[in-house]
Amino acid sequence: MDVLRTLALEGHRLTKARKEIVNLFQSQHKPLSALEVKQILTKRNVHVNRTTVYRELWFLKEKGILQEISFGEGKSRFEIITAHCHHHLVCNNCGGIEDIIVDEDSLIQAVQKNSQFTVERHLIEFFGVCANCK
Amino acid sequence: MDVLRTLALEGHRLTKARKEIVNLFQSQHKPLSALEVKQILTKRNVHVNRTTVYRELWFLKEKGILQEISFGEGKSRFEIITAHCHHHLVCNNCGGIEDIIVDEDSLIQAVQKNSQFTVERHLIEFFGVCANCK
DNA sequence: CTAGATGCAAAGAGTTTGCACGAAG
DNA sequence: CTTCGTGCAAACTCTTTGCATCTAG
Repeated sequence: MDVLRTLALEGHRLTKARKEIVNLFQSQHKPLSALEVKQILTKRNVHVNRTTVYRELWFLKEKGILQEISFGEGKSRFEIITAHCHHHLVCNNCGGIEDIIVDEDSLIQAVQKNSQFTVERHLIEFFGVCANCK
Repeated sequence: MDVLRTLALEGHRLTKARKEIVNLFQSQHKPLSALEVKQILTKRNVHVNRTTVYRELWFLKEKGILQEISFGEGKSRFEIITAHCHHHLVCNNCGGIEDIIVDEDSLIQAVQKNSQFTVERHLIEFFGVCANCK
């Protein structure tokens, strides 16, 4: 379904910032930080306030459209939620990011079995050198 | 071997801050943020500057005594490096942290096989509800 | 119109840097 | 003594909040 249409039907306004940010994440399946979002929009001559970007990312996360992830850089990244849960390979050299599907279910099952712990959320990311940079 | 003795033999000074911080991480096998380290020391009447804590954590990391980890909170945590690589179960309710050994080698092998990517570092952490809080 | 969204300024965490002073060896 | 480590102040990044203003519907 169309994300923007759905939001409109729920009574949310389709402002310039909202439309541009949703478009950005839909066209570029890559985890972006708040300030990266702002920079990309600025390059496209869309001038949106820092605060607005943060609020919009929070809004889209609440709506289940974006998810927040972390590469341990001291800042949050966001990406559009896709049907299948995936993780990332981050190249230490060029900064490129590849998606990867990981069989994490068996891993989580094992963790829960060994620990009496109910896992609700997890963080799995890999850092190294990509094929191009080798 | 004794960490402090080793550092001394390498020509590093055994200052109050250094001794207290090494002791703290040796007695408490738990990931701590820089400011948590400072708070604990203050409670013990050891007054160390914020900057000194950051510099000491960086130093101990460079020395291979501590490792930096992230729970995606927007800040770094540090813990003493133990013989076996482990990960954590962080309770969303009580904030408690349990160590867990994960069979990540097979996971990393699979990732590398599927991607032409050489994995150098990874981030694997779990969040949920611990046995006590259930 | 009017609630929802925005911009601006300020503030708050976490972290780093430069520089002069202090203390371990 | 001399070099390594410390404290302090300032600055920097990322993020949040309050409030007045604007605008999509």
